[in-house]
Amino acid sequence: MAIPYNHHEVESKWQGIWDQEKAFATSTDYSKPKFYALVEFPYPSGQGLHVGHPRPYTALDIVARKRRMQGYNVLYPMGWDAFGLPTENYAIKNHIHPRIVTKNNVARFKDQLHSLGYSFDWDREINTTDPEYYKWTQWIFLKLFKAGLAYKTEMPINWCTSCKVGLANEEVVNGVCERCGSEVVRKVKSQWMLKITEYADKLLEGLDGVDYIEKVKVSQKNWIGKSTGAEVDFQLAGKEDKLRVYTTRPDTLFGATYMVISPEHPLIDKYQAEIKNYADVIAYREMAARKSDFERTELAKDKTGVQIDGLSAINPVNGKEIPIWISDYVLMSYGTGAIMAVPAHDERDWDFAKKFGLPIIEVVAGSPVPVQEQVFTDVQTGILVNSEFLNGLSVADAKKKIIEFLEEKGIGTSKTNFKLRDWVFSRQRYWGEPIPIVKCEKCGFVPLDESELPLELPEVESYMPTDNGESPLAAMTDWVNTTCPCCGGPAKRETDTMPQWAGSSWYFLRYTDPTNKDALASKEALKYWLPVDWYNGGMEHTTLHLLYSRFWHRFLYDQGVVPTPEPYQKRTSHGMILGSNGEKMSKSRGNVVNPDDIVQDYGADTLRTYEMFIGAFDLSAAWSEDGVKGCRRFLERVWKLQDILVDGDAYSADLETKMHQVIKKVSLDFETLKYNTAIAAMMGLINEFYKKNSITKAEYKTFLILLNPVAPHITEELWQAVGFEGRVYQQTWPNYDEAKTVESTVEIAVQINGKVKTTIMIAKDEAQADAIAKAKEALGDKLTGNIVKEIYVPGRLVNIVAK
RNA sequence: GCUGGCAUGGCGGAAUAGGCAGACGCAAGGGACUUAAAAUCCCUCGGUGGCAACACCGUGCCGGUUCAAGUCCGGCUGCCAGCACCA
Repeated sequence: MAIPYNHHEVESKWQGIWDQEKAFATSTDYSKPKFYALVEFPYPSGQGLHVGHPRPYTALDIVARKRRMQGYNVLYPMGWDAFGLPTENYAIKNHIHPRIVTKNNVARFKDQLHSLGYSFDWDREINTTDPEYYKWTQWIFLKLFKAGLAYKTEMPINWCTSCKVGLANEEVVNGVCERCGSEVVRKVKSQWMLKITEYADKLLEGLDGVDYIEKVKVSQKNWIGKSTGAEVDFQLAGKEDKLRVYTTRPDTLFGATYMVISPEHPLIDKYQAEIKNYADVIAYREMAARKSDFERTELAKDKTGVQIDGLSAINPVNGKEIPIWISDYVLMSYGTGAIMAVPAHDERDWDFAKKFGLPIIEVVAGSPVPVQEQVFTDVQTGILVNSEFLNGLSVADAKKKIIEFLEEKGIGTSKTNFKLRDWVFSRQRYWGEPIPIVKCEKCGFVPLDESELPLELPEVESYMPTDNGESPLAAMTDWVNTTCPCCGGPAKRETDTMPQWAGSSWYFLRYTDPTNKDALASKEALKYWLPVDWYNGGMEHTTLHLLYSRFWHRFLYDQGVVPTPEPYQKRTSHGMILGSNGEKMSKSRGNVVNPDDIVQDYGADTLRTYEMFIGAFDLSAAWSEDGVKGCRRFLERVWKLQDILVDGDAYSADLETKMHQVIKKVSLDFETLKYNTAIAAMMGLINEFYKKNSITKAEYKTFLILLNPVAPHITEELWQAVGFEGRVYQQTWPNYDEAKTVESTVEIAVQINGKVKTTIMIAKDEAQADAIAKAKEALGDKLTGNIVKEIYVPGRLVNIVAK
């Protein structure tokens, strides 16, 4: 009898051996086929590892381990995305330097990850807060600046009242701060911006060539929000100026019965003298400005507005004079900040027209309900009416024709717009990468010379952000006052720092060559390793990190720094692990599970197996301690296989088919995120061994190799315990023979009129006539009536249709 | 509202390409072992009826295609995620 399974001993023993043997070191032999597996590096928070972390890490660890056994040179790295607000807030509260906090948290995280037996190459560990790392983050920023893609501008930003920091649009969720949930208000500040909008088209097109799960592609497309339409100029009645609008429905131009400009539109100030109800208009503008984002989005349904008395516009195609309104349903930040309203064929315009009694003119026919009663927005079936030269055309044809017309007359032009906004890149915080720019009275914004990098964070007395919106660095006059790299005169350093997304926008490049002093990575390393073959991460990063890093990568490609236009060939996403009550784990709900406890009580192999068996990888799953026990039970049964081991260099005859089937299933399922069914197949196989009460050495070897990526410690121990040579991680992944995955004799269903009546055993390739004859014989006197049809699907069934 | 996805036992979930629905695991019930419990092992486990052989029903709802539908088509309902006054 085997000694009892002691996971403490087994796991610490093998973790030590792997470290000592450098079992998972990445080779720098670039002649071998490569595989780059990547998981999102964690933010080392004070709470330590969450049970959610091991789900993606184990999934790609499985793929990485399997690929190594298949002969690939695998890069599976890990590092720390360590700049960020929680660390800084903790530092403020406890008066400890963020560097110390980070160091402690990283040490804890690393211990925890180590205890889970991941095959990360720890020699390539990186940390975004290491000056040798952020030197290159700053270097990329300088490249962006020199390329005209980084600029500083006064603009209203999203200001979190609690964090006292500006946020990117992507960080504002339902009008509140993504991180702390506090109210977000608009505040005008001078901010560094990155022109991600210049890359909107490239980021959109790039999606065509990569293998991302559909929902990620869809989310990115929505976020980029490309729309095509036209800009059209409306002459202001009796004035010099024209009012330019953007529309996606230029075909409905004849139906424009009024116009709307956004409350911030400059036209209002310009014509202050002519606007008879100027006071009312200004009052409306101020009311709109006071609305928070929350009010503007959540309470959006009810339309409000004021007609501008004294200004009107001329519809350029029919010469009709139409009124101009001001309303906050038109945004200054999109298009031209002004629209032509076609209430018959736009839902918002329809609501507005109904509320204020404005005329509704049908220009696209085909609505089952009169447009006075219901808006008609269908662009597939509608036919143009009341539109002179467009009458009778489809919407698509009318769009083409009207744009030709507008361009010919010089009153309009086709135009593409994006929802994507430029990226607010400034944070008024200490614990981030300093922006390597100085401001000189004479020369303006001047980049530091590359030789000055890294520009290190100075030591400060206080990390407290200030209420006036200045970074804590602003108080460091010694550091702030410097000389201009350009003219040598007095200059001031930029005191804002970069957002957390900076360091994570290029970290996968650094892993390929993590200690390079001369470049962010060598050309050879980048050429060999890129693109990342498989990147897994959370859905919450789809419009943040994933989009930002694609932007930076594409920029670096255009600069000739990296060899591929896209960073990631394949992107998958894991579901969340919820508490046992099906709710998100949180301290306040009291449903948090600590992975350390599971490793202590059941072992890392059990935790890994459980998290892979819990359900479909991309769906959220509720934690179940009973489920953990079930997986532990499975590993106990694996452990006891050594008691029924018998000699035999081949698979036993009655299990040969099963063995080949399971090798095939596990091999395929590991590649397609179906870890739960791969494990189920191995459970099924082990049940077969126990039914027979024996397992041959050949079967044992194959089984341990198949299970090894999931449960690496126990399989190594069992391999060694029975005296096999070498290590499991050094073995070759087993092959299966397709021909041997099918039994020569199979049980097939025998149906009458599609209902199963009995089953028979026949050869897998039995001839049709013989199969049907055998089926009829098995049915005997159950078969009554006239046979209308006989269907035989080899290996599946016989169906007799009788009346 | 728009976009994408999902809906299967008491529970988590299987089911290639239209071909025996419920693999695998959990929970539950029964039994063996034990002074006893735990652990372990064996059996049962979608519903209804039946001593049983077996019959009928059953994959959110309504309809369709087919010899055959969880799977395909049309129409709903509910849930999840993302976006949301983007003209």
